[in-house]
Amino acid sequence: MKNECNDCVCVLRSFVQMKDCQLELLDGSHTVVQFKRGDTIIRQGVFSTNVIFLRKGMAKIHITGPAREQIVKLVKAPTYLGLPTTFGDKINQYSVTAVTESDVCFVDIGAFKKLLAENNDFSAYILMELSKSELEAYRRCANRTQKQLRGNLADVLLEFSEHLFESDQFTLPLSQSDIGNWVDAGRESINRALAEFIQDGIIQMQGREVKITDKKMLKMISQNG
Amino acid sequence: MKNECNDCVCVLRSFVQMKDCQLELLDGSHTVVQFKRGDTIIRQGVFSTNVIFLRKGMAKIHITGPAREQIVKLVKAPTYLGLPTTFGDKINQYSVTAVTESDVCFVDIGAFKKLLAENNDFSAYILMELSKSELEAYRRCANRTQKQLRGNLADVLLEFSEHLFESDQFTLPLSQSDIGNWVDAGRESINRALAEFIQDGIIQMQGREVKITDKKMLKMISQNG
DNA sequence: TTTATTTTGTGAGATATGTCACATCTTTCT
DNA sequence: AGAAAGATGTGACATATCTCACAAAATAAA
Repeated sequence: MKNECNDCVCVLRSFVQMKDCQLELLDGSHTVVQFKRGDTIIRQGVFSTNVIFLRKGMAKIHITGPAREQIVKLVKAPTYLGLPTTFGDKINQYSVTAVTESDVCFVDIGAFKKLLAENNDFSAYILMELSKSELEAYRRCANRTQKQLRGNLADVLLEFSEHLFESDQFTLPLSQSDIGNWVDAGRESINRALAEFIQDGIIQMQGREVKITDKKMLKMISQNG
Repeated sequence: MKNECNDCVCVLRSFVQMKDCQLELLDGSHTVVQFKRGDTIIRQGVFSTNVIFLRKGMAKIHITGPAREQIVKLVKAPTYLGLPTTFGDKINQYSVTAVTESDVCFVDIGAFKKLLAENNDFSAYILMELSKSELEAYRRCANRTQKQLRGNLADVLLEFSEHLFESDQFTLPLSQSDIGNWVDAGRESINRALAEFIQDGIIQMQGREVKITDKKMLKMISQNG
């Protein structure tokens, strides 16, 4: 019988050598579930008993702020979801929602912790992941708060193009009001700014299909706008 | 000869049992340095070779943003400084500056990593610390960006009073323009808002000496303002 | 002590963005 | 298919905050 975890991105991604018994442990304590666009993968405020790995798809991480829902970041597979919740707090401190069809692997937290304790390379890897995302969070926040609308919107478009879809042409997986919740702006302002970008020949849009036609300018705006 | 690390807060704080040999390893690879108010403890962009622990005092963590220096948070001893840099990146991704006289312990990164590998409880503790601060970063950012000036300023005052100094009376360790860099506001706006708080009988001030006289109202403003 | 430098206090005007209002257009559900 | 819900476009106006400008205090340096 073949061990499913053997070739799984969750495991491969860490570049860590796993013993057979460790792989078996994983294999015996995980479940894979499919989510549709808009489905909640992790719900803020709910007790968490699993480590969660996004195997396929894209998801938004969002948190309930004092006035409205705040999108913290968008992530794409393969990646862990809710890693900090696993160690920092039993209760989920944020929500994760699928923005495309996604495959998600739920790993029992006990098995995961056992693995961490046994395999030092693996725990070093997790340590590094956590560290990186904390540093990223600091940087992201500083950027968001210091730039104004056009700059932030440019960042979002570049994020889609360079990291998430790795293409100059893509379909926006978020509504304009979601983008607003991401960059701290009203839905109307996003709409107007997008219209400006189109007017200025920086992007083309039909529906949610976006094509970046002047990336240089977009990067300029990201820096100075 | 007494082992200095034996009673050190760095070690005690983790509530983790250390073996004698581990304590000796630590003892042989650390240096304690005093910093004065305003001194740079960690400088962004510089190569990092130490894990750093704040033993006494208070420090601000700040990062160079696109337009200006952004204060991420204030921390007080005992706490680690630059933990995410240690694992996530060799280059410091942010600066840390003492805001009061501080004692800082520099631990060799190699020794620290060895300790992590040997002592699972310790590495679990560090994992938890990292997780907590990431979650905190998300929350902080959502709060900052969604509240307006008065709400954010109220938060800052409450942070001083409830977490940093644990008293309703304290001396501001930051200038008004620093506070501005913390909550994303201009120095003048901070000044005006403080004047309002005084006018409204919420706080009293003489120089940088602050006394909170109406904490209830301050919390109200923090929530709704 | 005297001289710089940094902080604080305050006014007036400019502006980016929020808010409300309403008309499409799309997608989803029954 | 038809109805209901949600997403987008666009105008007019309000407003919180920034920016510039300049003076007084306080702190640090010489």
